[in-house]
Amino acid sequence: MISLSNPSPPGRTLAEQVYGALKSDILAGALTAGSALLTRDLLERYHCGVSPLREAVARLVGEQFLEATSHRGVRVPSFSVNDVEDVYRIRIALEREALALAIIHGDDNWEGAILAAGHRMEKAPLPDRNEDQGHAVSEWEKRHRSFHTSLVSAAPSPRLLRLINQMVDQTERYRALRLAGSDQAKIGRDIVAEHRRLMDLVIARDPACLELLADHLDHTRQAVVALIRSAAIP
Amino acid sequence: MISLSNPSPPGRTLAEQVYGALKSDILAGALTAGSALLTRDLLERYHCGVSPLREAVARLVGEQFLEATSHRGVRVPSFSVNDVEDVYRIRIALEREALALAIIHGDDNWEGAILAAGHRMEKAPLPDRNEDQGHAVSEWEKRHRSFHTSLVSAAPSPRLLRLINQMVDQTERYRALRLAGSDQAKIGRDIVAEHRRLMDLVIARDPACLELLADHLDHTRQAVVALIRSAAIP
DNA sequence: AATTTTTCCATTTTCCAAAATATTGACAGG
DNA sequence: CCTGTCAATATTTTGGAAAATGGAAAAATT
Repeated sequence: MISLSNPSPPGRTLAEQVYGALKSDILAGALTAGSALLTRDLLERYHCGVSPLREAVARLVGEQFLEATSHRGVRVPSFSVNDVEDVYRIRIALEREALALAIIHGDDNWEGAILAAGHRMEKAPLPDRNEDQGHAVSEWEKRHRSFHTSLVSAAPSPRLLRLINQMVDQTERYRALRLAGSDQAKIGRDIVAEHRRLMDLVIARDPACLELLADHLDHTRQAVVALIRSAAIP
Repeated sequence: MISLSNPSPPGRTLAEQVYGALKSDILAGALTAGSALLTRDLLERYHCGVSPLREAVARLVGEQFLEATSHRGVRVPSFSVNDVEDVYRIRIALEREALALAIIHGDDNWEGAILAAGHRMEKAPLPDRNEDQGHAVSEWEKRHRSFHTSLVSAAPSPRLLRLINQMVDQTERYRALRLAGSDQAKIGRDIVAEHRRLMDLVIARDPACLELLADHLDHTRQAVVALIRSAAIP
């Protein structure tokens, strides 16, 4: 067993497996934000030698999922309002660009994929109460993410799509927070209607969809920021 | 001696030094694009053991300056028109966002830095003929880059600025090509006037500067694309 | 002759122990 | 009582040797 929060991320070399497992753990919040990671704990946790671990860590540093200081190990970046705003700002700029490309280049398959993803999202509704519905919420999040991915998937820009994915992953780190306060987050927003309208505009290739997407993401940003503030994260 | 095209990049650990040296060599084109890198050549070249090399490579993979395939080593990504367009697209979206933030948050120091950078750029003019003026061109490029950096430097978004830097580095790889054809690139463009106008609009906090910057970068993109096409790069 | 299987070799990947560097706590001097 | 120095300890970093892997040549089978 390699990962503690993911069954078994496929990857040929050990270093890749550890990379995947460590990344999952960071995104899932299994490694508390702001904490320093001791090498020997990680060695124990991922059951490997120093080389694969070090390689995995170095790669995550390159992708900003970890912060490194010479001779002082690595830390999981801590949460902050500024950081959330930073990430969402980038995400909005990039997704808008990608969506603009997608509505130019998208074909029938793309439209089909969007409809399918939208449908799957509506079929896994966000539970009204967030009591012990952790699984349901997580399923919804997964489908929600794949809906957004489908929107921009037709953009012929691998780098752009990769960067967007990276930013989405960054926001993923705040998921625990989002889940804790999903009730408030929904206040004043009809999520389903919002997405359906977005979907319609996109498929109609209406340029207004760019603004709508930007607004949609900005609302999410505001919700997350509000949550951090209320959760009193340093 | 660690680096082959850079004197001695400061860095505490060996891995960091190798990282810097390898990155420099990639950006400077010392490692031909598209070529596979043999581990033992790199070991020889950077005069270090496998561990620091491996770590440096892993980090560069995370930043997309190298492509890795399991058990088949790493390659320097090859040049392509699509890639240039991809990178510039991202760069434009991000720099526009950053400049918008900068003209909101910029203070007097920021304005001063822009004026200084603009002045330095004008004092190191691009030579008319690109005969053996390699050094002069490279000095101009350095100052040109620092001018553009100064424009967005006031944006309070570390992630955004880092990403922009990364994209500029990516375009840096095509520098050899740009130099080879700098004559053509200048045709029909008054670079000095273009930059001065940009500078004036930015300092006046005129929102029109966003469009101008985007156009400016787009022209550069077109010039680079034309060069690649004429250089018949696969 | 074509196709599959086997063997060998170059290369990457991994482990491990030694070296380098930070951090902690104690202790002497101001 | 505070401050700075020095040793002891903990942690990270590095080099080299061993293991694993993929690809290509050689052998064997159809």
